[in-house]
Amino acid sequence: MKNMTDTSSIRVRFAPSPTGYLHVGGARTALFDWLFARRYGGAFILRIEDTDVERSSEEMTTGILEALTWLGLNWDEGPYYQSKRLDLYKQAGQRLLEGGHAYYCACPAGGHTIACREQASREGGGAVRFRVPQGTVSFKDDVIGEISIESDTIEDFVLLRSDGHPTYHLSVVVDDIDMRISHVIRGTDHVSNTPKQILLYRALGAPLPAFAHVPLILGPDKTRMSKRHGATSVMAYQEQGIVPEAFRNFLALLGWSPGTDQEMFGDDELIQAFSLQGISKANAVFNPEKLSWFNAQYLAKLPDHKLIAYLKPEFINAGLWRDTLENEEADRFKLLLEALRPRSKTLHDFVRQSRPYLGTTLEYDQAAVAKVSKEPQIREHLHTLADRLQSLPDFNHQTLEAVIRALAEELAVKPGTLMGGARVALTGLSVSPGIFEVMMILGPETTIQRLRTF
RNA sequence: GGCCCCAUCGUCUAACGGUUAGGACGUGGCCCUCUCAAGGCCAAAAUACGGGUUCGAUUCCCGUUGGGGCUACCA
Repeated sequence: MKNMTDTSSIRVRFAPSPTGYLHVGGARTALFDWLFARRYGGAFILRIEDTDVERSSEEMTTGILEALTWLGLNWDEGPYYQSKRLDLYKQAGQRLLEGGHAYYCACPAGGHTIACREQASREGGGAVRFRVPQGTVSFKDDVIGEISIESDTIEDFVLLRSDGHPTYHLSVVVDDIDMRISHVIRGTDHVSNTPKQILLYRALGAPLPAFAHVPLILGPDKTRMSKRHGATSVMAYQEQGIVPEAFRNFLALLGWSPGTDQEMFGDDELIQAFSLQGISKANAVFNPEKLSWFNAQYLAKLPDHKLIAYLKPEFINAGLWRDTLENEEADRFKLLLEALRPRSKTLHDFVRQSRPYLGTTLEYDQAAVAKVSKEPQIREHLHTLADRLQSLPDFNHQTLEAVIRALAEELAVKPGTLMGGARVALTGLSVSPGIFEVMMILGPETTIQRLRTF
């Protein structure tokens, strides 16, 4: 076994196949790879496994890169493309052939029998198969523990297809050796593949890396995540208004635990806390409600400039953006954001709730108007309120509250009645942030004007 | 079917032979309160089952059941 105490030799890779978009399971694996590399000062390498020309596409590769970037998982090397390294695999296949570890097989696809080994040749056509040796293959997985299997349960698998393209097992092993990968961290769907690959390492005379297989992420119905579960693509979460910080924090805690009760993790904290020992052996069910909670937590705490950066495209999309929001109107815009933070679970919630404050015209919810109109003199009262505000020298929370409470007492109505009326007059709705916040967001001019015209 | 792996509240998980089995999401209640949220407090909620080993099992071993993965000239 190689000595892994020298952390400068830590090299991990994320090796997606561009036959689909980056799904949550892949993202979580990538996150663990990245975390492990960062934790030990190693290298995080990105490799695109596009040896299946039929099913791979460039758009998918682009999408995967985009998703990793969105998640903030920056790579140190790559992306390497297996489709550009075909010679390497052929050479390895040739070496295996020459060493007697492999043979040509002309059986029709799917029709291979062990008898084929007998006529095995080092030349000729067809696919190249690995000659699986007798014996027990065992290895220590860093998360699962000791695993062993009899090699006679493994078929002589294909190394090189008839067309000369390598299959997965050959290309991973060749690349992991060539790229000096020290730790293979990947999904548990690969544990059954590991013995085959170990046999290949041996046949190629290369030292073994450490293996760590992380459990799968299941959909809410406890079956494997798939399109049926709706949003399984990482980018679908961006579209839903999820912020990458939240998604990453949520993902980190799916199948991994720091061993403490801490749940909110900043980047550096997460890197420091991460270890293979904390990875669970059992599959985890994806819990959308918890993701939503994480998102709300982050939306509440994100620094203004980051929040605004995420929000800007959304506002532009909704036709609510104007550059003054970052300049002349910056103060009241930030006031609006503060008011909306605890009321938003997604980025869309900000936009949806911003209309009454950023829109030029106000739409009244008729039910809200009707409810407030039960107080017969509410309009007169609100007009009086407008007059009082007109002469208010200082427009802040304290002075506004003082004016409203004093007026309510004077008019012999409950303060809530006045506030409720003002809410509808100012926002058109029966729900909003605190009424004084609303007034400050709107500013004296708009506040007074809307009260008067109600 | 064969082989491999897994199993604590509904969900994510803590416990690494001795705890009233802890935390979080969600759920219910209360508080706060100008509405809605957020926030605070409280509550209900789990060791799959059966055998061992042990003074003592969530924890170690075996079996059962359940779940997942692999079994392609996919990755």
